[in-house]
Amino acid sequence: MTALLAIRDAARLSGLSAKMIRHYEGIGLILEPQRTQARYRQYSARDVHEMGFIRRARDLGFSIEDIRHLLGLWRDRSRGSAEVKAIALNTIAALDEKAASLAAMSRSLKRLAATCHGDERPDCPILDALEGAPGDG
Amino acid sequence: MTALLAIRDAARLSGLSAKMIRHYEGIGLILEPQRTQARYRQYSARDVHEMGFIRRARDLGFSIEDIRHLLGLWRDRSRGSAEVKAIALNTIAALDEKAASLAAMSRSLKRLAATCHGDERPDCPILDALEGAPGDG
DNA sequence: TATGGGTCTCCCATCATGGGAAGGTCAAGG
DNA sequence: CCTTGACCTTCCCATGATGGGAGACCCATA
Repeated sequence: MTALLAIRDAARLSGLSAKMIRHYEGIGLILEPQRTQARYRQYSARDVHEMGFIRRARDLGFSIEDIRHLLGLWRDRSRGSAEVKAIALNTIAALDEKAASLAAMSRSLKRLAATCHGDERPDCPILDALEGAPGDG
Repeated sequence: MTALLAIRDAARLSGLSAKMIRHYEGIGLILEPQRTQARYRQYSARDVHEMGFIRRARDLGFSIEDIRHLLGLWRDRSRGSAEVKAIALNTIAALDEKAASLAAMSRSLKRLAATCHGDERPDCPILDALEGAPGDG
């Protein structure tokens, strides 16, 4: 039971790509698995479980270093939840900051696009703004 | 007047870094400038103007390829504004999509963090979710 | 002329991910 | 037994924007 899985099956079950699994192993995020005599990687259900953890963490926007940290906390049954929550709050702040930055760019661009007639005439407030026109910066 | 500028001064005036200026030249975004006999790059006010265009476009979230395209349109006095506006609208859509994705991650994480007491107790809904608990996906 | 600072090119690193080449392995079928 | 096709291995390169640094060169000023 719980036969060992080839990398392709571990990838399919965890939602990571085989490329990513090898990469995460290379940077020490995933432990080196057993190998067959032909050096094929073999993963246990536990390994795949850990890969799922990593994928979900990535989906939530955690950085690799945060995930490294979270994995350590996950394995440590005696840790308090304070540190985990602190990492999550940090990540939330980083995500919000990035989202706000993108939204600000989008807003500026929308303002410019709204006043650009977008036809065959050459005058264009978008290019004017890029040119450095002192208009509505 | 309008003496030629060394790369450092072009960088200062345009808001790009000297590294970036060389890089943009390497990828063909910026034309190769004049050189002194010692092969030092020398930029005209016009060159710096173009660098400013590039920096502002980047600040607005345009991709390098979009900027390449916009520069061509900018130089072409006879082009209509339709194409420029189309590029802008595309970029707006891409920015909004990225921002929405980050915001969604942030929202999920906030929901999890809200129910994590964040103290010395080990139970933690954040880790539970990463573990793959079938709770609130 | 010596010194400090600017510049040159080239290489490497980030971050996450994919593509691809060259070669080894394995299972199934002829 | 051998071929075929699918899979695996490692290694290198690319993205996109940017920085860091090495080693060599140039120039102005004290």
